[in-house]
Amino acid sequence: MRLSNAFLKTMKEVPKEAQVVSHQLMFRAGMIQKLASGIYNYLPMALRSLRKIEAIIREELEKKGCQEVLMPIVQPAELWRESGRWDYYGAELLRFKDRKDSDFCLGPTHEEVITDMVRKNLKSYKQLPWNLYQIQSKFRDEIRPRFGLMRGREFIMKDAYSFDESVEKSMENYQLMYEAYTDIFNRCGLKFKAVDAATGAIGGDKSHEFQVLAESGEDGILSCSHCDYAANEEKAAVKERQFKTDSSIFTPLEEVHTPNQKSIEEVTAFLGKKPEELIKSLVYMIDEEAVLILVPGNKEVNEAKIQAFFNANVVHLADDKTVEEITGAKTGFAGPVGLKKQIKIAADRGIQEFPNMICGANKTDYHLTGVNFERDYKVEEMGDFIHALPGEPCPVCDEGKLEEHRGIEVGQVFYLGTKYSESMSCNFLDRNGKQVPAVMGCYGIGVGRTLAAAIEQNHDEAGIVWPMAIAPYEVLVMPLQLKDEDVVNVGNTLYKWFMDLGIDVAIDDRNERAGFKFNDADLIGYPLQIIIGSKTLAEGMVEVKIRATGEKLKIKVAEIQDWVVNFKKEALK
RNA sequence: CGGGAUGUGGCCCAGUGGCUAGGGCACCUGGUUUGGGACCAGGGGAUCGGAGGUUCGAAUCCUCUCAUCCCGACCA
Repeated sequence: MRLSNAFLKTMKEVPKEAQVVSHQLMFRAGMIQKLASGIYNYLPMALRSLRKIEAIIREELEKKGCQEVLMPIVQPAELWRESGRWDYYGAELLRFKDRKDSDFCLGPTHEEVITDMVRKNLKSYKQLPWNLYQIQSKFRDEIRPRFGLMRGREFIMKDAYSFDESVEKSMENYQLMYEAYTDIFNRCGLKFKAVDAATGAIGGDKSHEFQVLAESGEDGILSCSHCDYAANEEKAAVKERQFKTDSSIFTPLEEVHTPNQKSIEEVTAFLGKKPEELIKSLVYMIDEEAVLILVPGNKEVNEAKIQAFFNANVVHLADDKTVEEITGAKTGFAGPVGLKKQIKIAADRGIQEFPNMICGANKTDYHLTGVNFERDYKVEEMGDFIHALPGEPCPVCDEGKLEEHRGIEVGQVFYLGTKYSESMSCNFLDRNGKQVPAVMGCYGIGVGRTLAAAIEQNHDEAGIVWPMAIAPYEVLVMPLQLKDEDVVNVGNTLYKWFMDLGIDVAIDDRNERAGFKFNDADLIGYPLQIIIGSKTLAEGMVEVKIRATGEKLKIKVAEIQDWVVNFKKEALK
């Protein structure tokens, strides 16, 4: 590509709406342009990098036996009604009608379509395993798109879906994809961590996220300082402990007047107690069922854990009216003792730590003191319902503590089980001639987000520092003095040589001053700059600048091809 | 959806009731320059987000609306 004719405009200043470095640099380097909030045009430089990431993905997935398909973005509502998600996917699913008034949506993900596609073709276990993938645009009407390609509404995603005859076989597929993802992100030159993850609206019960470590990451990750445990903050487990109960120190249950003292802070201040001596009691709607959730007063409820524990589709706090109906008191005075309407009670294990706790009395303006587990109330479910925090002991080993990192989620693998195959009757005949649902997994990679994450991780003050594998161009040939015929000729010759060698090469043949070209080259981040100047050329040499290190070398013109080919080979190892 | 903020050439910004709306970057022409974002001269490009209102007069004041960004809630 000749820069003199490139569809490319670089910029010194950034629009103020670009807040993170990857967005700023992609904008300045002329890679993307915003069309609407969270919706971007990909210009040639960006597309070249995206295509390289896609090529790596295709290679690694084909190695694992995956097969590429392409499904439509526009999807009929009836499939979503069949899976049940039409009703609870929420506003993120962009819905619309066609001219015949039929409901459609833009695909935010493709479990429904793929399951439908597969069930029309799947008859026998002999056909399995299948792992089908596509690379395609998704649309999710995010409440708050942000950070350029990091969280767009329309974005390019690789999604894959596996179909197996058994849970064991599905786990094998899961493992293959885990390996493929590791290879893919390594090849893209990223530093990342695979962490335990929650499954959210996709469903299923086993999942790992691939998190690129970066300060600007939206996700919190907790990892052990000692062992290799790592999990998304919302999934990270709290270590199980043994609690001893000494009923001899139990004090009697007492009602105390706490007028207008609703929050944990208010009640602890009013009674002169510590937050951990309170039981935080919250009424949650878990799908259609109201459940009282108890956690220690100094901890935060973790809705993701509740959703997973109850295998629920939707979890949210009950509204004030429901709370009043159940407790018989205004909100802020709920507790496990003496509920007006008996509902299921589920408690975090941590509430057993202290005796003589305080909780709402289910009576407006009153709390109870001397509340003791088992003696005064029982719970149906006991589990881990709170957020783990940095500094807490590792849930797996006995040595380590949890440390916090920020991460950008570039990929996620899920074990789905039969959630979709059952609701959508994606069945086959097994070895015993019995009709059974396929066991599924699904696997996503945010392609654009991977690009953004690569920039977040690889840049300096001057601009992008591309890993060789995903650089839009590997080499930029820079003839500096366009009035010097030798310089121009050598520039054109090298440009042709590199193209013939299969190197991705561009030539800066613009009539600009040297400084301008250098700054532009550093901004765009070509891994290698081949600088051709009159003086060095007179010695039969050209200069090579290695973007990653800033190193400059003089190399004989006759040796430059071998040198570059070799450098590229080393960089891609 | 709650809180905060912003909309003035492609980008960054100035202009808070009064002449034809300014500057920098970018763009075009000519000249000088030419190894780390050059300089001089000339030039093109804006219905000041939109609609309505107040006023002799509105980018500026008022009302509504649209869009965008940040924090939160939410979300692969």
